[in-house]
Amino acid sequence: MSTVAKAVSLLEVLGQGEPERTLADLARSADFDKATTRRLLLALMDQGLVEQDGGSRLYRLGIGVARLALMREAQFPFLRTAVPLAEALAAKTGETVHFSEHSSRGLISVHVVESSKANRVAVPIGETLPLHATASGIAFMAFADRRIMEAALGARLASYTPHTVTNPAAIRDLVSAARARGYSIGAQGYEDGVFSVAAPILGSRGTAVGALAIAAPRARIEPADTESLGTAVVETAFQISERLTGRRAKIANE
Amino acid sequence: MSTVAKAVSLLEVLGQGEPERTLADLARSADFDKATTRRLLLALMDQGLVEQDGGSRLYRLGIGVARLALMREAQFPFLRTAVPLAEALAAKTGETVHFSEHSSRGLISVHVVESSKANRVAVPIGETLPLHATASGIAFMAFADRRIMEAALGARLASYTPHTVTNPAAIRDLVSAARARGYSIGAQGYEDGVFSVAAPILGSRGTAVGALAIAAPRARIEPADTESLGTAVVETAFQISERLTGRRAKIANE
DNA sequence: AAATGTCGTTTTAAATAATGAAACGAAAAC
DNA sequence: GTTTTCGTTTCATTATTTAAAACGACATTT
Repeated sequence: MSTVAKAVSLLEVLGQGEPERTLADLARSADFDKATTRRLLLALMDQGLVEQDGGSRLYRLGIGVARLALMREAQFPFLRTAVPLAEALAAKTGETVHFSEHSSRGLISVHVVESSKANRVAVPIGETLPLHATASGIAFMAFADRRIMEAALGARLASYTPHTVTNPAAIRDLVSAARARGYSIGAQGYEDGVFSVAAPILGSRGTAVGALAIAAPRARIEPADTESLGTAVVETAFQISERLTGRRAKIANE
Repeated sequence: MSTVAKAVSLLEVLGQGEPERTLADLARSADFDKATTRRLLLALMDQGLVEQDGGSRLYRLGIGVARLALMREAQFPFLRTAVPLAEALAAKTGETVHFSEHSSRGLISVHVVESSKANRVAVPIGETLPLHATASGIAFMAFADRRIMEAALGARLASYTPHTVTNPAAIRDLVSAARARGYSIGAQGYEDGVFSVAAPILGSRGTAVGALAIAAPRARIEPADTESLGTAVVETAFQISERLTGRRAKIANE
């Protein structure tokens, strides 16, 4: 494990759980030696990515991480672009809307707009979404570089609910259908009782960089709703893609 | 230079300049060997802090930095708390409002609400504000741990405009006056033609963790305005402090 | 067409940084 | 009053990091 990987792991540990943690606690959580953890924390503090409360000696994520995120947003305005459009979609449909971005860690959910209804679907941010078991994942694979799907289907496919599809051939069918339709349909493959539709967010080369999804409690959705929700999610996802790339979204032909 | 420091420097380099950069370009900017730069980038990519455009091989900051920032905001809602209040202050006064947070890198400006007027003061985010030459810095020192002021005055004090005060004794007077008054007054010490007032944002131990400032073109400000702007900035800064700590803001007596 | 420059990438021995066990006093818990 | 846990420092061992060199693949220039 490289030193860089260790340092970032430590940041992730800091980001989880309690807002402020002790050195010994962090060392235990990250499974590093106490001295190593301390050295990493000092280095990260020096860079402003970690802060320490002067009196209590507790550590927390520093303003530096916000600074990096602000710099990224200035260069690649993913959140600034997508959030207002996602909010509009949530208002229009009345359901929870969330979007994700693909990275080497997989498809990461980066923002959620929760439905105002009492019975709503909660989606944690920062979570890695399994490509084969979520509407977002299927929509993403349908419009991403083909190698991503091949890699995903080559690995062991975990089952999350009794409804999860784990047969590679069946997943290929779902992906093909999503590509033909423009959006994917997720029926309780990841969480029981959750129905969702998702559409790809396209990057400048016409391949998917993420996905936009609407998630609703199964009980509230009539079969007839699927198409209207699907159309709505595709429309908003295209708007996000257009604003992101500065030009008309165009699907790459694989 | 530790490996962690190098990796973070690379992130900072990535955050500056063009949104997407080549390996050779980054190696030059960061002044690392090409092979070293590549290894660091690969490690950072693995952690999602850096992304690479599949086709063009260009690098950019990854979604991981946004993820860390979201985790920090969930634990320590600095931006979520301060932004709406800063916006209200900007609306009320009609001038640019910005706030900063202190870290080991100094006082970093983290958000700016620009005045709607044509003639307005622009403040870049992510910038390190010199403690001795800005209203924010003076207000911060007046209510921070005394050692911070001593450290700042011990270093060489740069001059940014003909009006910059660089005499340590004179700066001590400014700080004392700010502490007595509750807010500091900056008169073109950092940028020519810019007048500003600032008040501290207090943390849970009653010492300053940052500063809130109003910045306006010199020409627009009458001497009589100073007090009303000062009172307004103090009021909003106290509100931010209260919401941040969850209790009534209380100034630590040094 | 040939030559030159730049790109990303891989390899290597040498240099350097990271590691973790041990020990410390201080503080906290028992 | 005792024991545990805390943060911190030290240091020989170990592992990683480093940077020069060489590579083929492109682009650009001659």
